[in-house]
Amino acid sequence: MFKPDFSQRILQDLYLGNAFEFTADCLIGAYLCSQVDGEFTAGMITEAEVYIGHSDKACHAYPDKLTPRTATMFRPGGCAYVFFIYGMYNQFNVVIGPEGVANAVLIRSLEPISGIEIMQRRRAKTALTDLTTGPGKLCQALGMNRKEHDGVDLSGDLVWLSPGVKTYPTETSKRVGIDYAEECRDYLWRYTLAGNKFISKI
DNA sequence: TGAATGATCAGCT
DNA sequence: GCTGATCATTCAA
Repeated sequence: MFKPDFSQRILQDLYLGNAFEFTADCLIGAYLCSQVDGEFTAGMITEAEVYIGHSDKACHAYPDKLTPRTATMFRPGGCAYVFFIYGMYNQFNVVIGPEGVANAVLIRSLEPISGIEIMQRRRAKTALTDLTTGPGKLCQALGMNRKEHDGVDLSGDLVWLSPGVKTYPTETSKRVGIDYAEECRDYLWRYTLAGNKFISKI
């Protein structure tokens, strides 16, 4: 698969003053690829959410809170922030923005593209719509976890991004599972690919 | 609807 | 250093 330095482009967007909404939008329809234990898997990103460390109460790093867990988010954009939650699940984020700014895009859903048999084995599921439609699921399907993948450079050859050809517009909605975030819960920072069935929730 | 399950971290000593 | 509430979820029912 074509592999340009897409992560650097994400960084550039920020330095050029493009809003984080734009960065999240350009991830929709892009490809997320992984090569774990010599096995290649890839999916098209269909759903993503923005988290902003400085001002967003739903973000782990709010308010600019640097802890061992959130340290990865403060790194320069273009690397992975993978964390472990609920005692069993990993979640994958793309770190965006310059160093010292804790912004990230949580990847919530993919459409499986390549390595589907590998995903089925890792997930112990066969239905295509049950492989990568959820942040915990897609980490399992792509073989990603905090221990091995937190902080990895997304222009490397372990986990990386490739631009896609977007054929449908992006829709926005409220983010999922952040009821505690007070006024921030209503921000329309969830981005989905219109008309795509590989979405975690309606 | 609720149980599973463990890392995380604020708030304490 | 210890404690316990909390959690960007999933699955079985």
